[in-house]
Formats: sequence, structure tokens, C-alpha cells
Amino acid sequence: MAKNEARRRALADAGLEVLAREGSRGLTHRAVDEAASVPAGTTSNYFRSREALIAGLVDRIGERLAPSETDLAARAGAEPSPELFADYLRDIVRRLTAEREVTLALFELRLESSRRPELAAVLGAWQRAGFEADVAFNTGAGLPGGAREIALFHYAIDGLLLDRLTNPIDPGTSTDEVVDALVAGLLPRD
Amino acid sequence: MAKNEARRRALADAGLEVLAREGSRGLTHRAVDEAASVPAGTTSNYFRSREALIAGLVDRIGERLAPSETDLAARAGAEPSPELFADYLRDIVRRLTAEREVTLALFELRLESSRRPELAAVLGAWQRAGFEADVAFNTGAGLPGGAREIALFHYAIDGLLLDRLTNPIDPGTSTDEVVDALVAGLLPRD
DNA sequence: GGGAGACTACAACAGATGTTGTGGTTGCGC
DNA sequence: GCGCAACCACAACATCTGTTGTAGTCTCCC
Repeated sequence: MAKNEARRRALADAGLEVLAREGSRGLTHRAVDEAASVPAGTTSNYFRSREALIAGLVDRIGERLAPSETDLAARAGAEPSPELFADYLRDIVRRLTAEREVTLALFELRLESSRRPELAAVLGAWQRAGFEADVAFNTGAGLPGGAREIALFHYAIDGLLLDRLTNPIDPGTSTDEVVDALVAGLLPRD
Repeated sequence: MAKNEARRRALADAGLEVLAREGSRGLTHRAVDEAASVPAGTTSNYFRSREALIAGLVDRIGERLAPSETDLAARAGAEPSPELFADYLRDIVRRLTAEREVTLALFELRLESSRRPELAAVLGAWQRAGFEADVAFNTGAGLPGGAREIALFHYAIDGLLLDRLTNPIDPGTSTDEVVDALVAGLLPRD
């Protein structure tokens, strides 16, 4: 049993890279070894089976996409307004677009979870927790909109990201403009 | 060279089934043979390489998800209104949710196209054509909203479908309600 | 009914992949 | 210095996969 956590994280990161670059099909122990520049067999030592490897990637993606302390602090400070909400949203989208690799890997994992119950449990719980945190922040900040409205934003942002990271149907409009239009439409007035 | 079109379609359908059920990783010639209940090697005869197989699936998905004649006729008949627009949208979402298999396969292919330029070209063109048809219908029907607004609907609907087909974050709200909320928010007033 | 051409079943092979085992090395407590 | 346990590199194996080739079968037109 391997326990070196730093190396484990490095391997998981390499795995996410492979997943984004080559897709679920290319995600093999050996490919991760190569991406991480470690001797062949190392990934097999840390993640004994392919299933374990995927589970490791899910854990790691949770770490990578968790809001940082500074983000949370910034959120807590300012006073609520639709403009602020739009600011946050633009930031999130910008970050996820920049972390293209992780975001694409997350889409892969979400699809994978549609056919692996044990993955669905872990990933679903993580997603729902994030969603509920968003709702809590929103209501806590005195912004309009409850769970339903926040869910709408999740749907739209997910679809937007998928579009922008693959084949944009409307490349003429900037991503920020799209986000603003979404906020204008979906955030309840007052 | 094989030319039996009916069998070719049957194989492509089986391929989409495999793609949805097992993911990109499980999509192999032999798996398609099995799903289609044909002797091993048949899929290899029709789709000489894995790439050709994927291209075949894209073609087939275009056929499967094209709006039917009757749909188009129904669209052409009625007089435009936001309610009608919502009706259409609910129908589309219902249909894509029911054809879970094809929709999931399409998501797989979209992700795959993010790393296969030749796939991106075909799939991207198909997507953009569908998008432009939606825009044309919308403006032709005298409904408010141009390309930008229709794009918002595409994003939101895609995200909604992905959510509903994998791990719904807000199972309490019915899909129809979500669509209605989207129309209420995103369709320009008058 | 016979022959040409298309279609199909099946075999074969090289390379990739998941998984397990086996030694060797390293670092740490005593 | 010594032993122990954790960690690591590497080899090996059976299985799966993509791809190609070949021979058999069917169909349809003359």
C-alpha cells in the first residue's frame, strides 16, 4: 500500500491531465505514469485498479475546484447586489475556462458517473454540496433568488462552459456578455 | 467494401447504445457487434477504423435528432407567442430526456470533439446549423429574441439535460418547471 | 441456371492494457 | 550499526482491441 500523499496528488493531477487530453479512453495506468514522468507501474501501485484511479481523480478534482480561502473572504466582505453577483459569476466562469483541463475532466467524470453508481454517489454529493453552498451564500448575502434560481444558473453555466470548451455556437459574443445576459434574465428582480 | 445501408444504420444505432452505456472507453468494434447481435467482425467490415466508426455515429446522431417533418409542420402552423415557444422547448427537452441514450452519446461525442479536430469540424457544423435553424425559426415566427438569446437557451438546455441525465442537483423541481422558468427569464419581453 | 459482384463470417496478429507479484532501496527508530 | 517497515521500479501474464486478410455465401441480372 502506497502512502506518499504528495506523489499521490501529483499522479492524480497527471490523471486529470490525461483525462482531459485523451478522454476516458486514454486514461490508463501507463498513460498517467508517462504524464507524471514516473516509472511505469507507479500509478498501478498507488491506484490498484482503474476504478480506484477514477475515484482518486474525483477526490482530487474536489480539491482543485474548491473555492479558495481568499475567494471566500472576498465574498464575505462586499455588500450584496446583482452587480456583485455578476462579478462573482464572471470570475467563476473565467476560472473554469482557464482551468480548461480540470473542467473538461469534470465533464468526463460526470458522464462516467451516469453509469457508475459508486461514482455517482461521490460526485453527486460533492456537486450538491457545492450547489447548496451557493444557495446559502446567496440567501445569506441578501440577494434575491432561492434554490430554484441558483439551479438555473448552474445549468446555464455548465452548458456555457461545455459550449465554450468544445464548439462554440456563437463565438461572436464574449463569455462575459453571456454571463451578464444570464444574470439580467435569471436573477429575480428585487 | 460494405454497402448495406440498413445494416449500417443498425450498427450505428448499436454503437450509440454502447457509447451511452459504456462510454467512450467501451466503444469497440467487438462491443458494437455484440450489441447489434451480429457476428464478430461485422462492425469492422462496415467501419474500417475506430475513427470511421465515430464518424458514422456522428452521422447517425444527426439523423436521429433531426426534427421530424411533423414537428416542423406543427411549428409552421401555429401563431407565435412565448407560450408556444415554451411548448416547443418543453417538447424538445422531453424528447431528449426520453432519448437518453442518444443524448448521452451526443455529450460523449462533444467531449471527444474537443480533442479531434476532424470530429469538431463535422459536429460543430451540425450544431451550428441546428442553432441557426432555431434562430431562423424564432425570428421567422415573429418571436422576440435573436441569436444571442437563442444561444442562451442552448446553453441552459444543454446544462439542464446533462444535470438531469446524470446527478440532478435539484430533483424537487420538475423539468417542465425549469424550462418555464428559463423562458420567463431569458425570452426578451415583447 | 449460371456467373459476376457485393456482402458476410471468421481467423489471425501485433500491440496495448489491467492487474499482480517480486525483489531492491530507502529512511527511521532503537 | 541494525532491523523493520514502507515505498518504489520493474517484470510477467492473461486478456482485450484495432486492423487486415481470406474464403464462403447470397443476389440479381442475363
